[in-house]
Amino acid sequence: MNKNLVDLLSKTMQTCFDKGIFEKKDVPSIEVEAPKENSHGDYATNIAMILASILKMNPRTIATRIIENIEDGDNILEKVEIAGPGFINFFIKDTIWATLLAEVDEKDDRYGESEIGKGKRVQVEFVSANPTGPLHVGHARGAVIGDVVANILQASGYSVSREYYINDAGNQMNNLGRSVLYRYRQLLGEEIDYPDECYQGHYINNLASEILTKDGDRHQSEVEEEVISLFTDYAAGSILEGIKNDLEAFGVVFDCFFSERELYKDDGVETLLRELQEKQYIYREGNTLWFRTTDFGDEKDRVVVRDNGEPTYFAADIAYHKNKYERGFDTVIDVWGADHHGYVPRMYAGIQALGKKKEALDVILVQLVNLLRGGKPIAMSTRAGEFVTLREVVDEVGKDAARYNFLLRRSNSHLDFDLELVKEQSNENPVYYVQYAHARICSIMRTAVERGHTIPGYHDVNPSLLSLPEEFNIIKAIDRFPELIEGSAKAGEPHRITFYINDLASAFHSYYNKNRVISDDAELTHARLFLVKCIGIILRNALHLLGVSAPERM
RNA sequence: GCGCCUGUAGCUCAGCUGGAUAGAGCAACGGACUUCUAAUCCGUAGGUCCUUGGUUCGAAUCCAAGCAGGCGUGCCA
Repeated sequence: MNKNLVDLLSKTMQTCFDKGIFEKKDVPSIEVEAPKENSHGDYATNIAMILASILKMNPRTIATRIIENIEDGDNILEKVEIAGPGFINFFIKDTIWATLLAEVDEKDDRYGESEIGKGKRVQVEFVSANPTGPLHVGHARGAVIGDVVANILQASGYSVSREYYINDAGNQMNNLGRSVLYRYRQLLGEEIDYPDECYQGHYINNLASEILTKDGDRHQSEVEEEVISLFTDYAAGSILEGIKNDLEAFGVVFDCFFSERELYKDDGVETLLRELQEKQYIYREGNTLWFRTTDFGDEKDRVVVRDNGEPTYFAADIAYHKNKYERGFDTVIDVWGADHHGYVPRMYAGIQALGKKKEALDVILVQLVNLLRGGKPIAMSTRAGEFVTLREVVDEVGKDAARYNFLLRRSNSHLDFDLELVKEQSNENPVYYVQYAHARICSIMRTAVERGHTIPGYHDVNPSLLSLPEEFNIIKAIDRFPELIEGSAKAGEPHRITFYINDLASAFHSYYNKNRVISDDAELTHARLFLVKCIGIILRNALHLLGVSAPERM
């Protein structure tokens, strides 16, 4: 409906220009929104006030001219009013509302999808945790946000690829292998002073004993420098396997795992450095190579090759992003922990040096999670190996509750995640509120069928029987769903969906308590069954986008 | 020191990119189950949108300064 009105208004503006009522000027994009106040109509636009300064006319005069020239061909408008400083308020005919549901019925599980992406290729890179230990809760929020952003983009007509970048080339990997090796030797009875900088978690011991079972004691006598890579490879592979399993249990599946090592194997970093040098973004100080990121607004230049000749992580990361674009992605989205925010300007510098526009990269920063139990913070230390793993959380609270609760806030804001609350199956837990609405709708459908009704489609009902104000409001909300998904896709903000379905579920619960869906009046029953069915479709589609199940019974 | 983020009801947070009288959940109080699922609903109460200026028809939203909290500020990843 919103779009219809925008179209109507742009045609009207055209008419006004053609007739010479307004001097021809560039018109800013017309926006129509639903006012909070019912007396302000069903929809309103501020276009007259925007045009006031451009056309140098009184906004109320502009509004009057616009209204005079509206051609309501489809006959949807009850009345149009000018209010306040120059708002144009639209009142839609009551009979129009129910007709909007035809589209929901027709598109069914595809309702909410759009083509705004026009098939553009987008890559969403997220999680990308080092394979030096299992995923913990801190990774979980980024995992869900990345996954859902990808879902939303896919529904909006983008061609989406989900990618996990494996940092398996750095110093830390060597450290991992060493850690396992020392534990292995300890298991064989050697006295070893286990270094502080080695990984402390118990999973290291497990990996060590796995190797012991597999290979016996034959690595004990081998030279550390020679055998360490074997331990590294085994540990990284095994940990990565675990990470994949944990993610899958969390409902997150990647299209691609990209290894940093591959980048070096293909000389990706070398090639990149040459390119930057040719483009004169590099200067040398002794053995150190600096990238002049300040050319692109970074606050200081950054080292890409260290004094010892080794490229920095940053260099590899630019090469990695170059590789992404070479694989044909138009836009690349990076989901990072907010503690990496200082990294953002230099990454933008990196891609701009490659000749990409800033718009080709979008960084979504995810704030850290405050893990609580019963209101008390849970202390975590990755170094000391004391942390709550993603797997533990999913096992304890369930996939649905875990995911939903991570989507309850804007990514940018801090999130308290209280295991007791998230686990609780009560009104404190929003996920069940929404799921319950869906289950309830399914229950109504079952009862209706038991009583001999068939579940109606749009053409089986008399739309004019949906005439209550709360029914209009529900339809209005349903009608807004596709726009909501579009907005959510453009902004990369999945939380909008959780807020929306919470409102819709609330409207439904309220409606349910006030009105009977199934009654003696067969025609009315069918109309309401149809409305309720449409609500169910929205809830199901939305939950699906969030990767949360829509149960038929609870 | 510098940079980024945050500051909205007692608590946790929305606020659709500048719109009309700022919203929701929780907590508090009072009500509704012989009816299609009470994991629900209805009602009451709750505000210096951190402060001060600026931009304009109009600011929680934009700009500047300040205050408070978080994070960052490696030739670590």
